Amino acid sequence: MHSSTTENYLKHLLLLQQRQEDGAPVPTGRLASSLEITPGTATVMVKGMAESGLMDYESHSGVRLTAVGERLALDVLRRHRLVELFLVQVLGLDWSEVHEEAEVLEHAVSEKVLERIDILLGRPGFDPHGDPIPNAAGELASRQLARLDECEPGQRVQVSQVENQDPAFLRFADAKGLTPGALLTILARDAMADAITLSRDDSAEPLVIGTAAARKVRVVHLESTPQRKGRAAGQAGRSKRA
Amino acid sequence: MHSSTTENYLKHLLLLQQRQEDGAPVPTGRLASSLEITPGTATVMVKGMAESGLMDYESHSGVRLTAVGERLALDVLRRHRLVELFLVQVLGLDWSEVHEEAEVLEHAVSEKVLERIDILLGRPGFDPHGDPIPNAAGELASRQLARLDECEPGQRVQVSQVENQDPAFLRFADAKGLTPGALLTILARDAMADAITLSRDDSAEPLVIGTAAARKVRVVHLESTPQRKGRAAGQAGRSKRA
DNA sequence: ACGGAGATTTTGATTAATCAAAATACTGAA
DNA sequence: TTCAGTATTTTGATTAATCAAAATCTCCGT
Repeated sequence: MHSSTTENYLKHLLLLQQRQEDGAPVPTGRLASSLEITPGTATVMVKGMAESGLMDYESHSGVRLTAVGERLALDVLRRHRLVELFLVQVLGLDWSEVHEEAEVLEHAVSEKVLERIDILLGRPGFDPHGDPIPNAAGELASRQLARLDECEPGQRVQVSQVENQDPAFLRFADAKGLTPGALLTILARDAMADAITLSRDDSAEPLVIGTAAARKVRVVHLESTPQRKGRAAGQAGRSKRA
Repeated sequence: MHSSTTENYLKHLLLLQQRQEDGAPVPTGRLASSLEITPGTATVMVKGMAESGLMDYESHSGVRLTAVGERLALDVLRRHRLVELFLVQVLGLDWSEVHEEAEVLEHAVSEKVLERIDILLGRPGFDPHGDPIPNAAGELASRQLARLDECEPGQRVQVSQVENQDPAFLRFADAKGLTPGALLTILARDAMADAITLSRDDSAEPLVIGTAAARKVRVVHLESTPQRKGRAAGQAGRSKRA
């Protein structure tokens, strides 16, 4: 029905819209660079998809998903994120490599297969990076997340999301224990050094990371009493490969 | 590297070659109808793939895989059949529906993911329909199989393969218990009625099926002593959906 | 209000895969 | 051997997706 090309346009536009937060239309140029194609191509394709009712497009102003387009985009996103979690949980791939795999598989898994995966995983709410997985109706859970680089010394937080598909960064985060579910205490923040110091509940070693890296880590605030507890509700666990 | 189109050409040609048995080249028209495309398209594509060293092509005579092409075709076949088995064993899909799914997924699963699936399934030798799965080196197990329609009354056989991707037929076979692993005794063969009568070890009901249907079922002969035993060695079991 | 700078759109070409239909080549029967 | 019938190949067109580069628009700063 829809080519993987159009699915990619829909998915990228959805992600860009979510990032923007304000309901402003996305310039075709942004979409083009997100898809790594030339601006002219994006314009042409967008006009076609607007014709088909998937997007609203206003020349020189930008593009926005219609209700229909957004629904389809959420389907693609659901496929992508469920597949990512499946690859980690069931096939034991490393979370740093599943994004690439899912980029391809998201266009190949049928509704039927996806439903089986969804059941097998227990209808999870979040993918291995902590991104919310749209349910079959296209709804996604939303959470109040803070950026790790903005946390104050003394605060206790739990890692909820790591925003970055770069495998090298994900391997780094994994090595440092900065994966969804990890419990941290902020020890210090040094604006001059552009760094933040924190300790992991399950490690004696304090950890120092730069602000730029910390910015990619999203957390939820906990009551400051350090107490051992299970994973946050709804949080899809990250199981390290066997 | 290779488009799913070229992968399909390779796979279909391999299957046609295997069916032919003699090493004769496959006419482009046969390939075309197997791929459900027009003959002209097949000719054009085949010439291109011959250019790339994947096939040997002689005008008006036919086409044959080169060693390189055959290796690639075996890879595709391996992906297809491993995925089929995975869908049945792990995700619990019905064997009548996995062929269609695998037609798409075979072009999307990476070597890495495939290796995980292979390990998870225990490096199986046969797919849910009893077709052999090439191993990572491209080798496939071969067996001496007889056609059920040619078995003699009194013989005891075990179903090894059901040759037909038609979902309706597969559902029929499943309903009648004619799935790989099933143990049967041939009761009678009636040329006039064009039918064969047999009994399943695990069922009291004798079963009568037409020759055309029986032809699609491949079996191995057993010592005629009816004895309870496990699945044949190397035979991938068919687990019904939960 | 004007003029650039930078973004956006348009245009013309390209590639892969396909079809339809015309042209051509085999093959077997008389 | 010849020719008719069938299979194959060739040719010209089409569609989806893309790029490069030329044309055009917008908007900001003076």
